[in-house]
Amino acid sequence: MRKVRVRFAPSPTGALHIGGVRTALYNYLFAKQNGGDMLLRIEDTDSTRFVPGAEEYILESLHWLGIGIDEGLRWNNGQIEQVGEHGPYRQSERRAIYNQYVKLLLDSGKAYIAFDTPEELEKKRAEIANFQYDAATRTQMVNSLTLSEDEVHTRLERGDQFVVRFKVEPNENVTVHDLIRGDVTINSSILDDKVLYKSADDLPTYHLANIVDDHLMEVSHVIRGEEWLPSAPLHVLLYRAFGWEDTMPEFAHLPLLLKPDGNGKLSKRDGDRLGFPVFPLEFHNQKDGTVSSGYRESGYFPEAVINFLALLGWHNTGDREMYTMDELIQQFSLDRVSKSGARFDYEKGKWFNHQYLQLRSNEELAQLFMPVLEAKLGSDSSISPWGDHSINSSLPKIISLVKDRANFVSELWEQANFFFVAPTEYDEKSLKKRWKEDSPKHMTELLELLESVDEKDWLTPEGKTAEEGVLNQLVMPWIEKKEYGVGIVMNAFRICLVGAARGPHIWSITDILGKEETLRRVRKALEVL
RNA sequence: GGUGCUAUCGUCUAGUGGCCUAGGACAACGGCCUCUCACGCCGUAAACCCCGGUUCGACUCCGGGUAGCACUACCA
Repeated sequence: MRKVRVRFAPSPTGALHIGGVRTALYNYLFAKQNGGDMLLRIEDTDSTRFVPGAEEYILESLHWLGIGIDEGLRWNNGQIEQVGEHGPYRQSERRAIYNQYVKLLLDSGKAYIAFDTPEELEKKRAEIANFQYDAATRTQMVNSLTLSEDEVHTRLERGDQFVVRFKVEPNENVTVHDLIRGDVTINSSILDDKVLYKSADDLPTYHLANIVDDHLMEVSHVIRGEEWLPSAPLHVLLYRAFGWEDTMPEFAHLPLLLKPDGNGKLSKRDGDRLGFPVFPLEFHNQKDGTVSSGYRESGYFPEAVINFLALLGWHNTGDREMYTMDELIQQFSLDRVSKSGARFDYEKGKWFNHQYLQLRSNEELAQLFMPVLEAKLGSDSSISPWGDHSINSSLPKIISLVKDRANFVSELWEQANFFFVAPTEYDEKSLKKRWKEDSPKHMTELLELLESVDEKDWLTPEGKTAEEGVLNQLVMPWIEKKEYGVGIVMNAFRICLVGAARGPHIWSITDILGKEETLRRVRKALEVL
């Protein structure tokens, strides 16, 4: 059994699509589970589609997600580093290698040179329905099969542009064994004579580069998207043409990620249209100037993205849904990958983030929340606007009160803003429902009552519940005695402190605000309302 | 059009011939908890694409339809 070596081989044509992330993840899980290597190779054989910054973006994304690279290109402290013995790992830097193998195919008659220009081919396709450059048509085209040797030489000498095409022998059944789908057989006649090399940029196409690199890099398993399944037989033919069939990698073609609604595969436009990111990180496209949102900037935890993506196309036996990366590495298996495409369900993604947010400690969330707070309150947000105690010390407490209602760190602000900023206006719906005719009277009396509480008795004592605190012990009997109704009084009180009918338990709020600020807010409400 | 792949609740899926009156999760809806909003808990609604065949017995196996998806470039 040879060593497991898999590769993720993205094209630097833009941001790394979330489907690509999943492909990378499955490769990584498979490699790690089998004690193998995960390689990263950049497939930049289309010079016209190259987008500056895309390579850095891809590597940084994988790093953020915790998808480690053993060999090839990887992110290291903001720098790209190259590791491994099989480099270079950028296809544009491997020209000499490909040229050598193109020549091999040419010399053995398994490929030929074609001079047809793109324009001529386009014309041909327009004229003849379903035109395909293959065994049936290549004899009518301009290539080294139809031209004399001298003519070919002349053309090459004078620098005519050409391509090298793979000579596909017709009417042969080719079977690809797929680890997910089983045997897939096609007839070679439906294949066209694929372009393997283009002289215009002295670069191979995907098909040739992919086979040569996977062979040279000793890749044992090719795990890639389903869109490659139709060309897999061609790849098998190429391995045969090179005489590499005995070390040919095993194939596994992953189901596609589909649009949340409608038909077709998930695209960047769906994210824009439906309001969710389709890229791991925010991407500033230097080529067209567009900016695309990312999961990281939207407040996702990498482990949530990983867990969510892992389950989009793979599912263990049983009902479990929460997995750490290490657990995924242990549990993952290709034969439990679904065969059918998975619709992308953004709501489920949010749920995963909610789960992981609950798992984080209050202290850690406080750290993560600080930048949000500073953005809202200004840089001196380490001092609370109303008092003498620092936000830093009460922040974990505040977070513990509101985190179960947040999906993202950024949502903590919506849930907890009233702790930091006294209400200046009061929610109309809440007022209508909860601010009664008698409320001003109730609040005036409550104010008196609370003023009588000694500052040192204000806070709920350590280890006691809010119900056992001095405030509750004082207020509840008072309400009962006056027969005002707990709901009536408490909701009005809540509106004074929060500005709306929402938020955590009222005595938790008074604990954080302290006596002075609590009373100030009640007085303010009495003035305004 | 051609070729290939696929097909269980709205969505992700469990299910590998009897454990299925089809299980879980997201979303939806209802209830409980409760000073509010959430969370949580409990519950409701919701699916085996169709037609044949094999079998004592099919969601599961086979065939044929149908539908969806992918590919069909000097893009990957």
